[in-house]
Amino acid sequence: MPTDDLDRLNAQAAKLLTAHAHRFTTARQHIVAALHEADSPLTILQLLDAGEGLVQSTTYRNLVVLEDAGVVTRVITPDDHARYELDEHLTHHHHHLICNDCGDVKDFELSDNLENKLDGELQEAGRTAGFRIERHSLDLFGTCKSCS
Amino acid sequence: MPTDDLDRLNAQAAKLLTAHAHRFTTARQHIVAALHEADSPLTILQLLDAGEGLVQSTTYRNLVVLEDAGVVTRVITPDDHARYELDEHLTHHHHHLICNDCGDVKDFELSDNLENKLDGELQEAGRTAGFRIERHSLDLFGTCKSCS
DNA sequence: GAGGAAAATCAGAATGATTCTCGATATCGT
DNA sequence: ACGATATCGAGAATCATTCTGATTTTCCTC
Repeated sequence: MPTDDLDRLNAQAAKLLTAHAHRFTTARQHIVAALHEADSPLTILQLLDAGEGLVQSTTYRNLVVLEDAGVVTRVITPDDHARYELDEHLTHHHHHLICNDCGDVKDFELSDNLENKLDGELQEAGRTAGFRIERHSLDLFGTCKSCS
Repeated sequence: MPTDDLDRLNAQAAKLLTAHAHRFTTARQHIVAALHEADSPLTILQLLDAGEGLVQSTTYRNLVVLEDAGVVTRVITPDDHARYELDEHLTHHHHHLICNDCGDVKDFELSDNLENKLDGELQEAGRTAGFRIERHSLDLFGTCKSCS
């Protein structure tokens, strides 16, 4: 996680927020920085701990703004704590490994070849069902090393 | 959704519950019947409406029991209403199309060929990350016909 | 670089899906 | 039929998330 990356992220985030008539305040910068340092999606609590001077109510609101602007993405997991990560447009397409026991989330990627095949069939499935597809999510559930 | 199916489901559900030291009460039968009739995952509210004489607090508790026994599965969606469907062991492996607007969920399947290739890579990804994989979920997000 | 308008912040209150409590009821094995 | 245990129902409690209202910061214009 080199600093260059954070600079690039900040520039992209600022651009996205501006395009949506929002400001890239220091609180929002701290959120982006914390998500960047973490190598996996964070719960609100983890984010509040990791980020500098983050206040709960403001952070909830800022995450809504950041998600709306396309800077962050809410990751859906079975436990009832929302998790957030930087949007794939700012990082790269990936999937999640979710531990059934501790709830922890790790990233992984498919081979380009399989990912392409998958995309083709998914578009087809969407067409058949009358859906306009925006994205897909592929998650693995199991038990992580430390929980087994 | 022929009646034969429901008979088979009831037999399987009874077996699973018994194996877990639970009873297949009429309330639980009504839940299974309602989920069987619906062709997609139901929210608690939809389930209470669809099922015969279902009480909220009892239904929540019964869904936990049924999930523990492997009769039903909780479907994870972005909106904050839990959804449930019959477990894949009692039906068949499938995936979900989720509407970003109305939250509705539809089922679809991949070709066996692709599903097998996918399984292979996913096992591999789990091994690499030190996860023991139990299942995967593949969901499509987009806009359904009635919302576009 | 001062003034004003709009956006953002903070602390605490409100919301709402889900879970828990507890007394009453139904079910199983003997 | 009897006792032990599972289940039920109604309402209270929990807790992540959202909202509120007053205050502060930021940006734009002159």
